[in-house]
Amino acid sequence: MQALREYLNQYVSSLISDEEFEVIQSYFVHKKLRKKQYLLQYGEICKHMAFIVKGAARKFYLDEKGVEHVVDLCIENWWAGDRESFAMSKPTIYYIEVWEDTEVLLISRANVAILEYECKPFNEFVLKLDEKSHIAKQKRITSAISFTAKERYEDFAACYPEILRRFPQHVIASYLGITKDTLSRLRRQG
Amino acid sequence: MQALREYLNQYVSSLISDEEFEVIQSYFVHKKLRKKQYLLQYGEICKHMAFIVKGAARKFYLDEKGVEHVVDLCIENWWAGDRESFAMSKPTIYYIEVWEDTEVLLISRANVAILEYECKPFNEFVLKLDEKSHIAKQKRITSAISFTAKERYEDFAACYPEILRRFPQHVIASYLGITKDTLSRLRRQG
DNA sequence: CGTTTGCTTGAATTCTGTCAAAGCAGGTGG
DNA sequence: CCACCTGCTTTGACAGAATTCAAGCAAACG
Repeated sequence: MQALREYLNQYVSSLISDEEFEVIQSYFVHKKLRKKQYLLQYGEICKHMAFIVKGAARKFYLDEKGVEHVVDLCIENWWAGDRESFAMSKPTIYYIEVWEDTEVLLISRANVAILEYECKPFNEFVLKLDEKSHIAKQKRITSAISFTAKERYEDFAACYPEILRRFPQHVIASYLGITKDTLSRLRRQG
Repeated sequence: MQALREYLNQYVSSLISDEEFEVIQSYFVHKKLRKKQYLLQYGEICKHMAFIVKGAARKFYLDEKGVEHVVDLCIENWWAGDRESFAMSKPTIYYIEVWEDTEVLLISRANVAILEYECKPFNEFVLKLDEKSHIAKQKRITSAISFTAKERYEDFAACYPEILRRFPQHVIASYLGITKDTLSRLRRQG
């Protein structure tokens, strides 16, 4: 839980007090998963958002041909979950698979709503996090539509070396929207 | 302003009262722009987010070669602005050009912060809007990395026929990350 | 060990971009 | 009313980029 506290403190304008954190903490549930376990599977409703304390996970979906498309890669201090399913209580199309032994803190939709409403620092945190994630997503869109495959890879490698290190190349390739073969060739060329 | 009120009411759990809307309204400034005017230009700091009451705008940037890349297309009941520049008071890399005669409601960062803090319905609105825009951005990323050009176009045409109708093809093509030539050919075929 | 998992590579194919040219409106000024 | 822009779309020929499929190799794992 200490990891969560430090993480939240990075987003708020004044540090979270002991009392406030006591409340916040009480709404989370700790869970451990072993490599290759699923946090979420196609057809389920995403009941919790998962804050990753330790470990790594990938979010992907299967297209009509059964091909995997990685849409998100998460490591420590990121959130995993399907926000659409979570917000609207509708079945997800994604799988979220833990890629290493992982520890997460789970929070339900109802509890998020309570904290947003009753805990100013948490409310502030959510607003700031949304802002940050909005900006990150915009960058990824820009990269996807206006960069070549090579530029996308180099940009990604520069921004997220840690993620690059912890996932195999074919997963990174899928995340970048290219095939493993193409990525292998790009790396060879330089 | 009535448009804004109706729009906000779509996002909140209980309708906004006259008193509340009076307060909210007072933080916005109305502005008219003529076709081809700029709401934001490269190097400026994005001082306001613009709610589009009437009209249409496109957001784009110029790459090193001077090629335009359209990153967003906005019509009525959408927000235009560069959130990164807005949030961090840093110079934008984007241009936002009004594509028709347009009316907007502007709100500054300071005023957003005040309303988020002091007006519950507005706070709730921002949370919900962020959620929705997060989901929309995720879809666009998924489309960009795992669809073919043709699929991207068809998906876009199905989801946003109104936007398709109001912008020329070469703008749509850039938004989809393909050239106008390719888009023209895709349309012919399918 | 044998099996799995991941990475590389080649050849053929398909898709997309580039560049240049031509055509087609709609709007403007003479 | 006409001639002329200007902005937009279409098309062809070619070059380049990425995918597909298959094969082979290396490292990791039980």
